[in-house]
This record gives sequence, C-alpha cells and structure tokens, in this order.
Amino acid sequence: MDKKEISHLFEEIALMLDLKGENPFKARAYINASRTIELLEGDIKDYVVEGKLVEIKGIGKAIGEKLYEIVNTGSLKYYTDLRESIPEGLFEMLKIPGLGPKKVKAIYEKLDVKSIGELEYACIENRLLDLEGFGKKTQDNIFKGIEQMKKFKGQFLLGEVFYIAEEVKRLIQESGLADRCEITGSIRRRKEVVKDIDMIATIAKGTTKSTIRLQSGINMDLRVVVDKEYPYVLNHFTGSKEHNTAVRHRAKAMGIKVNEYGLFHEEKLIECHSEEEIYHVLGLDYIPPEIRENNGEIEAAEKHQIPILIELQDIKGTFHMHTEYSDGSNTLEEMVQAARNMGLSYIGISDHSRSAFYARGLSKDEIMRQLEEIEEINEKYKDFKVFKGIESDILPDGSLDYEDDILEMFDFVIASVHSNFKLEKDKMTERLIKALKNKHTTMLGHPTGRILLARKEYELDLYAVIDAAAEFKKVIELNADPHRLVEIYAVRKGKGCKAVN
DNA sequence: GCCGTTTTCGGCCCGACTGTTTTCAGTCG
Repeated sequence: MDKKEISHLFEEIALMLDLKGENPFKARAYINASRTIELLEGDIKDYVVEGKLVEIKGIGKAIGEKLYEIVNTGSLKYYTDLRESIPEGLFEMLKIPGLGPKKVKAIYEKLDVKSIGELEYACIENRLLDLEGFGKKTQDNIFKGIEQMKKFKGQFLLGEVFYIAEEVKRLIQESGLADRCEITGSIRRRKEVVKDIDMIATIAKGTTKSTIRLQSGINMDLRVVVDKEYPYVLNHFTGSKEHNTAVRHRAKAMGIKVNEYGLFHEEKLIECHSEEEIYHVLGLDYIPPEIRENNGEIEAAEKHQIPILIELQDIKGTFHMHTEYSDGSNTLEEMVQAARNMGLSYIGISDHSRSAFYARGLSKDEIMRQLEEIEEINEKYKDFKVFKGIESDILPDGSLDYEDDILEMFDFVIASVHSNFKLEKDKMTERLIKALKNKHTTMLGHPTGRILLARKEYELDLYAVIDAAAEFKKVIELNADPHRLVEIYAVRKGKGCKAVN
C-alpha cells in the first residue's frame, strides 16, 4: 500500500468508528493520522524500517503498530474486522444531506435498515418517527435527500458555474446595494468540481443571509455583513474547512481565537483589514485561495515558501488544440484569430492521430495538407507563431501510432491514451513510461485520463510516470478543459516536485 | 488515539442552524 492508500484506509477507519459510536476524538486521531501520512515526505517503509514512526507528530503507539503491520503484511486486520462488521449501505447513507453517523447508527441498530433502498421504504412507512431524536421533519428531509440523490448528484463543473457566479456578482455590484461583493467557497479556491455558489457582500449595517436555487439547479448562498467584518468573513467562507481548522489550531496555540467575526486575543478583537493581515497576525505569509486545502500550505507559508501560482496573464500560448481537421469545431484560421484576440503569441495545433477513429484522426494526406496550411499562416502573421503538432495515440503496448518518418515532420508530439483504459496498474504505468521514452514524444497529454463527474482516472503509478518524464526531460500537460482540468498539481517543495493529484 | 511552556490526565477548532426538545444533540461548512 502506498501513502495515498494508507491515508484512505485510516479515513475509513475514522468513519467506521463514528458509525460505531466510539469516542469521536479517537476517530479524529485517525483523521489526523490519515492527513499526516498523506503529506509525509519520503517512503513510509523507511520510517518503519528505521523505527522513526514515533517521531512523527500525530502517530502514537497504537497507530504506529498498525502502520508496522500494513508495511509488513500489506493489510490491516483491525481494518478488515471493522469493515466486516459494518454493512456497505451505511456508507452510502452517510451521503444523504442531514444524515450523519449518529443518526445512521440509530437507524441501523433500531430499525435494522442497512441500505438506502430500505431507508426509503422505512420513510414511506413512517418508521423513523419511533426513533428518539427523530420527528416528522427529519424523516421528510431524509426522504427528500434520497430523492434528490437519486436523480441528481448535486455536483457541477467549475467551468459551468464560474460565469454564472461572476454574473450574479456583477448584478449585485451594479445594484448599488452592496459596497463590496466577492465569490467565496470552492469557486474562489478554483476547485474542479463544486457543490454550490458562495458569495459575500457588505452593507452599511445589519446582517442577513439567504439561500436560493438558480435555474441551472445549483444552490447559492449569499451572506451579507457589515464592512468591518469583511476580511474575516471572506476568509472564513472561502475555506476550505480543512484549511480553516488547521488555521484555528495554529491560532489557538498562539492564544488566539478565530471565527467568522474576527481574530480575538483574550476576547479582544485584533483588527485586520485584509486577508493578508489575518495571515500575518498568525505568523504566515499570504496563502492564495487555490491552495487552501491543508495540503501543506500552512507550513509553507510559515517558511516563506508559498509557490508562485500561474496567473492568466502568465500564459503566452497553448499547445493542445484540435481543429475541424479532426474533432474540433473551428478552422485553423479561426483558432489563430481567437488566440490572437486573447493576447496569446503562439499556439500549437495537435489534432487526433489515425487510431482515434471516433475523432476522425488524421491520415497522412490530411497531415500534409494541414502542415501546408500552417506554413501559409506563419507566413501571413509575423507576430504570431503556429507550431505543427499531433496528438498521437499511445497504443496498448506503449508505442505511438505513426511511423518515424511522419512523426519527424512535427514541431511537437503529444502522446495520449484514448483507448484500453482498463489495463492493470503495472501495464498502464509501463505503457505510459514507454511512450515518454519515445524520442518523438514531446509531452504527455491528460496523464490520468479522468473525465470529471463522468469517468474515473485509470489505474496508474503516477509518481513513477512523473519520475520518468523528469528523467527523459518530457513535458506533462496541465489540461485546461473544464472536464479534465489540471490533474496534477506540482507543489514546490525543497528541490523536488510533489504530485498531489 | 494523541499530546504536553495546560505535561501522564484531561482536553482535543468554531459557530450556525435544524429539529427536537424545554436545554440540547446532531449535522454542516
């Protein structure tokens, strides 16, 4: 098991302890351990072999012994036993809004309800009303929650809701009713997939809050506060929850209480006029919203090692582009015009290769015709450059799907997987590494193959692939399609790079 | 289960909201 798998296993243990009604702080200890392991530098095996587990903060005797067992046997009896004692359906039930571990436990133990289907039926038969702490409204909410879950996952692509949120913000600003207005929550953090739109605004006096459902089906929370509270509220509602928790933890150790109304030292408000000041009071550099996930950013801020994020204006050009030659919607000329209008100084054209039948992959003749067209355009625009490329399929054996004499004609080659997604982990890793090793390959396209809200990433040793890319000096694509998005975050850490996916 | 300029026991982040209660437990972000 690698760090990610162990981290996930401990997370599940915590969940199961909650379902069993164990001491909640015991469950939290497992959550903390899960987080610690995920962020651990180096190989977990080395810690076990060198007896250094006890030195890790958050890992004590009991969890240390479990890690020892995992590393030595590849499994954990404590986990397996726990898992066997809890019906699978209970995990599903936890996803229903308003249902937490305590209520699920009661429903399971008192009514012997083990799945969402059974729960739905129990609601219809009014059986939840007999339970202590349950009433008509609770039962109705659970029933509604199940119905909503059945027809709708309640998740949206960032690209779908970003402009809606911007539009609402613009309307609020133009209304003249609010002095300041900002999108917060997961959209401000630029999460790939979001559940709702959070927004804050300030007015002269008084506070209020409202929730509405937009036509697109997404919920929007608007919180209105007085101006003085703005930075604290902005920070609080931007989250993430995990980031806020870690920040409060740190503050508490400094004798400071943090909530959405301010920072307090012995009940006295510490005045801050911006998020920068809030972080500064806590001894931290400013942390950009995009990395507020408690993935090590607080430690980085303390050591003045916050990475410089790429901004829109940093982007001078882009390489992965399809035209109507394959499955794109626009001509080469139209793509060039659009890129010029965006202020880009170059683009790389990379239509699909011949194996991608579904996407009308290019034959040799079509390639020749496109290369000629690109040359004509490069003659026409002296201040703009079009690079000749191709998105070549990585075949199941790791080879690219054109011969050398064709691949040689391009300025760059993107190698991507578009078929046979279900290879075993080792085979898939081998396949990608072989493609990276190919002398014609310039970059690896969408390395995990995931489609947000639609298709899971394929089985893959991502770390090994990143190492191979570094070894062969190849580029890994940061994909900007709203359905794929970055896939890999490179976090500057010491000399090396760390993949978080 | 973990931790300790609160140090070997007693605490573990914070507040709002909801629904069930009649003072609070559970859930959520």
